[in-house]
Amino acid sequence: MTGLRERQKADRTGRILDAASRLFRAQGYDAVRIEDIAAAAEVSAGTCYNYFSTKGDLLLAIVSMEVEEVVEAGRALIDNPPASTAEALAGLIRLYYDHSLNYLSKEMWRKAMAFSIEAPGTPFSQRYTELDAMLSAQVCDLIAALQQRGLARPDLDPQTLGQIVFNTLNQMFIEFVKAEAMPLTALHRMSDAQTASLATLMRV
Amino acid sequence: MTGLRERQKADRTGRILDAASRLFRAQGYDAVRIEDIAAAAEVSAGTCYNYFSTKGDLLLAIVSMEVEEVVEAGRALIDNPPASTAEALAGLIRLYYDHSLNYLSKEMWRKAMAFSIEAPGTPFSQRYTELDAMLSAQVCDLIAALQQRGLARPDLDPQTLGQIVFNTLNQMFIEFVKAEAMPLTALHRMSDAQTASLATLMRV
DNA sequence: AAAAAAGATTGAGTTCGTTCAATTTTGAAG
DNA sequence: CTTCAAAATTGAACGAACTCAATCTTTTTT
Repeated sequence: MTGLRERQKADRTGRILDAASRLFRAQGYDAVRIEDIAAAAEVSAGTCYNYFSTKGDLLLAIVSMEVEEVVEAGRALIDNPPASTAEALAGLIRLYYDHSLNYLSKEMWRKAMAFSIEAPGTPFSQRYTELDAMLSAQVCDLIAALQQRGLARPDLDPQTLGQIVFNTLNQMFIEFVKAEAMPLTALHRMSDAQTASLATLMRV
Repeated sequence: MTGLRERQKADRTGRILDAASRLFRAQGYDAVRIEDIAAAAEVSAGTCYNYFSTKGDLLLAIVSMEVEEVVEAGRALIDNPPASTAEALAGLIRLYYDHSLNYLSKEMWRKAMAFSIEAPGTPFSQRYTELDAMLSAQVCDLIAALQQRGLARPDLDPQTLGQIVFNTLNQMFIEFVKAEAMPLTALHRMSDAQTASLATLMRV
């Protein structure tokens, strides 16, 4: 049976995350003060720090929830992958990219990525790094599956190749969020070109 | 003929950069206040902001000088590359990695990379991005040179492949600076493994 | 050479993330 | 039900990055 303390804790965590998520997206990460979040969540500023070690870590908690969703969606796609190598890879990558701006702004992504490099030891920074590793692993899994179906050169190490693909898509995503004016379609174009090259490389 | 004002400007810029560089490395980026840098450079805090838009941009100015050196060194190596594909690539990558901690600490790299993602529009953030592109171009050039000597599959686009190699080495470098305890030798090991795989992929 | 304009420096002031000692709330024991 | 300890909340205080109006220095003009 859950005690009052536990329930309140979960409730407050939720309120803080909700408030921060909404405010960050509406006003921008920098424009939102911890006090604003606290006020919207009906707690004090100090309490926010009881739940999240820094403002950056709070952001990463929000971003991590988003990435968790993407990992789930990716799992579904990998369980029955498209017929061709190029389609399968492109499909997975599109899935990642198209989710990215559902709940998060480019600014939020920039700040989140920056924070995860700058402060790799905080709880949600570690979580975020873990999730990144999961995405990378998914790409590896997909390539391994394609190999088993004879759709990719069997002499390539799926692990290595998967990491290469993931690094590439990750790097393009960074370029995308760094360029505020760049539309999602441009990211698709860049990605399709690179993916085509990589698919050629993988061809039996 | 250079006027007094110009000379003073150059002198102050140099003093600020020197002081910041020394202090960041000795005490850590976060531990150093702008006032400390100002005092060591014999100017006021306000003057620092006349020369560098933010503390992060000042750091990126310092890091950019380091990367400029690496670009120079890389140029020299590319002008007469080693005999084999694997040696050539590994040599260039080692050059990049081994320079990295000469004047900069891991913390400085983390902060610099973070800042360049977070604030891509500042003067030195743009400069840093440019320099990164130069490094990437060097890798592309090296691969193109190897191809011309018949040391790599001629059907591969050197541009694409170079970017892939650069992304990979960049990603490994990020992992390296994120892990404070990881020694340079471990980075070499990681890198050698990946490079070997990539060299296999490129083999004629 | 004096005066005016342009450019640079300064440091006190503002803002916001973060900390912490005091207080309040919750859960357990008697 | 009362008492006590543990846990959580609070908001005032602190520190550091950054701003800006006043001042000073260099250059240009007359």
